[in-house]
Amino acid sequence: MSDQQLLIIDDDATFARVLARALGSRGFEVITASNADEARALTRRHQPRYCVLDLKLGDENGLRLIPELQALVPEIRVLLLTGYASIATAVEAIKRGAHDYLSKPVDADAVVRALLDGDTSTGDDELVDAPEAPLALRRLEWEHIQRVLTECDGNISETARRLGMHRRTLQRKLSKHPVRERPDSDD
Amino acid sequence: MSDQQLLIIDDDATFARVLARALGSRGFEVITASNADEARALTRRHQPRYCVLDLKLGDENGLRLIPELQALVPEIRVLLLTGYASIATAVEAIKRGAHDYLSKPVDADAVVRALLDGDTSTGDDELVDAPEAPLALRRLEWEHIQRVLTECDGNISETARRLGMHRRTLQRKLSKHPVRERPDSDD
DNA sequence: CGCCCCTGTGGCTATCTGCCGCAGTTTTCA
DNA sequence: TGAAAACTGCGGCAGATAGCCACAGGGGCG
Repeated sequence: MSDQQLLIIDDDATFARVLARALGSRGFEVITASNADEARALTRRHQPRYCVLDLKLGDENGLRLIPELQALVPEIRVLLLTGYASIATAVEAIKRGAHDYLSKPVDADAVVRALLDGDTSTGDDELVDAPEAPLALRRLEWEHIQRVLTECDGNISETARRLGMHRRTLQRKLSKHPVRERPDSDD
Repeated sequence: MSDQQLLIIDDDATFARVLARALGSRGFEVITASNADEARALTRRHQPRYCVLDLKLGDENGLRLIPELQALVPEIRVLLLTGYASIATAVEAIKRGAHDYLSKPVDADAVVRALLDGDTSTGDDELVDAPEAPLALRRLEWEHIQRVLTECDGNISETARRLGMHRRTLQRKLSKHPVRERPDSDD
């Protein structure tokens, strides 16, 4: 049923792979691109109906890509996804034709929900078994912390600064958390 | 460029008055409404080209007003303004036809800029770029809450349940102002 | 009408956060 | 290479916050 093609455009290979898996298991036929050119080529070739686009593509700006993709596939639904969200870019994205805008971290169900939201063209019983279960706040916080921590090469002081929280507080959070790592949870 | 009619819709009389003065001195012909009905009436009568709309109008939702205003004055440019800004509501606002979305507090020049800018809203040059810093934890939390809240059509109990937090806690969080995107300069 | 679910509110306690300080270790760089 | 700068771990304290309970009112429904 679900021959719904979905193009993921993200220069973060790890993230793209994880998301691809998660969405694949939810009934999408996923292809991924890691830069704008690749994205254009794949879009031309596969005419995907859905697209998950990272705002920050290397030095390129994902926003520019939105109209291009829509020119290639008029009915494409573009979901912007970014770790550096802001209201200004969200406004821009929607103005340029994005269907929705989410900030990382997200869970795959939220992505699916956003993609299918308002979509009438699918007999979407197949795709939507996505139970509406947003991340609990705690987990969202934890994942975000981990993301930034990694970005800071484990530097706690720097991470705390970027997160706008006290170093001591970060320390305490990190120390009391059950350090379970599951790099490929798609849930 | 001066006989441009501008309608301010805000139930906060003080704010509206201050803004009206500021915009008046900048060459607009300002009229103000403090609720939806008044806004509709004034729009019909004056056919303003510009509109500054508060997201929270008493118990009414400013978002609903956007399409109505546009039906009355097709070329109207609506700027959404809110003290409780979030990406989720920004996305909604733009989807419904708002031209831009700013968060209070805001200075009059920014309002003017937003109103006048963007006859070339898809003009490819003026790209906002992503913040260099990740979302602060508080901000991330706020955005996530807003998104889920939107998904739940404003149902607080339901939202709290989905987020795995106490309803009372959610209520308290919501009653507070969002965290600013830029944790620097003015307040 | 009762039933159910929503909302706003106040109060209590346990926990968390921000902030300070201190000591020891690594990194930077003149 | 030695000092300055930055990071880390930790304890403590006051004030903010969360969880939890209870109560009152609103609104839809059979």
